[in-house]
Formats: sequence, structure tokens, C-alpha cells
Amino acid sequence: MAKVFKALSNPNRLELYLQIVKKQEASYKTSYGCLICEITESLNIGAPTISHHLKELANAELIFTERKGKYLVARVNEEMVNEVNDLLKLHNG
Amino acid sequence: MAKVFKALSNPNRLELYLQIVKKQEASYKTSYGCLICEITESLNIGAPTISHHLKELANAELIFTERKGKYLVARVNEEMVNEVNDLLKLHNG
DNA sequence: CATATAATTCGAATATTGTCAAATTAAGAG
DNA sequence: CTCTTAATTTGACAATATTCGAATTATATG
Repeated sequence: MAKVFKALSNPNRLELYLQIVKKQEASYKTSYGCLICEITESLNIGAPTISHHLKELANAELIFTERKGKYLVARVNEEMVNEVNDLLKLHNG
Repeated sequence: MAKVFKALSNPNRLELYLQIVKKQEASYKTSYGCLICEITESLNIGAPTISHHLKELANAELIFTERKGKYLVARVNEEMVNEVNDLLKLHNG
């Protein structure tokens, strides 16, 4: 589970993750997920670094990625996000 | 906020945090918090490293620490934990 | 005071990370 | 086939992180 937190521990990578969430939620009716090339400009890192970070998010099972022709589509793994939330939940008053 | 995730990204530090949560919840009636010396044995790292990790958790504002005579007491910052939970919450179906 | 326990500081070694530039692959469009 | 855009791979480098041993400080107790 530390792997998930590590995946979110870098500011640029966290931003990348949050953009994916945002894009996916914005298109939840069609459930297209997030086209990576649509968010690359809003991040201040180069394409190789984005590719590298995406792999880390996927390796932590926070997202799934799938190639759609020329494009890469990312989707959030909601189960994993729920697991993280459960771990952090506090049980007292 | 990435700082919080970084604080939890190291396996030993995450374990340390979870032990603090557990100890605190176990004694929530008295709200003593967690005596650090009571959990050092269950972690497979030395005292200097624990001291260092505690500082990182405190720096990320995940915990508060307070000296009680010879001992150090740690308490979870519930507000911060709630903020993290809010950030990770998903808003679709 | 002398001793013991809890915790911190310091310095160093080793490992991991984040990032980029350059080259490469993947795939579609003309 | 050629060109363009999207993404990946490789190799490298600087910056950070993790951990420990040794020494030190803080505090309580006999």
C-alpha cells in the first residue's frame, strides 16, 4: 500500500493523477476515460517524464491504461482508491 | 498535499503511522495518544530512524508530537487525514 | 551524583528518484 | 511512401531519501 502513496508523493505525478480523475469525471457519461495528449500541455514536464509517471501510477494500480489507436487512454482504478480511503479512515470520536 | 503522500510512501514510515493510529484508537477513552517507546520494538528500524521518520510525519502535519517528561507522545492530526480523504474521494458512479 | 532509559543529532554510505535529450516506435493522414 | 503527432525507450545526471553507528542530550530514579 506504501506503493500507492509513493505514486502520489511527487507533485507532478499527483497533478497528473488528479487531471486524469478530473477528465474522467468530466466525461463519465461516455466513460471515455482520459486522453493523455489532452493533459500534457497543462503539466510542466516533458513527454518522457509523463510516460514514466504514468507507468508508476499504473504499477501502483491507481490507474489502468489502454491504447486507442494513436492515443493513450487512462482510467482510474476506483477499487484501489477505495482501499486507500479505507486505510486512512479513522475509527474514533 | 504531495508532502502528505510522501510521508506515507515509505513502508516503515507508513507502518509507524499506522501503529500510532492504532495505539491512539486503543486508548481513545483517555486520549493519551501514542507513547513512542511502546511501538519501537515492533518496527524493524533503529531509534535514530524512527526519530527521523516522526519528524517527517510531523512536518507533513499528519501527526503532532509532544514531550511528556522522558517520553514522546504522538497524536494523529485528524483534520489533515480528512483533507486527504476528501482529495481522494471520487465523484461519479 | 551515578546510572539507566528515551530520544535526538551528526555524519556518512548506499540506494532511489525525477528529469531531460536524443533516438525510436506506433499509428493515422495525405 | 512520406510526414506528422503520440508515446516510449534508453542512458545519463543531479538531487533526495533511507538507514545506521557513534556520540549526545533529556529526564527520571536509586
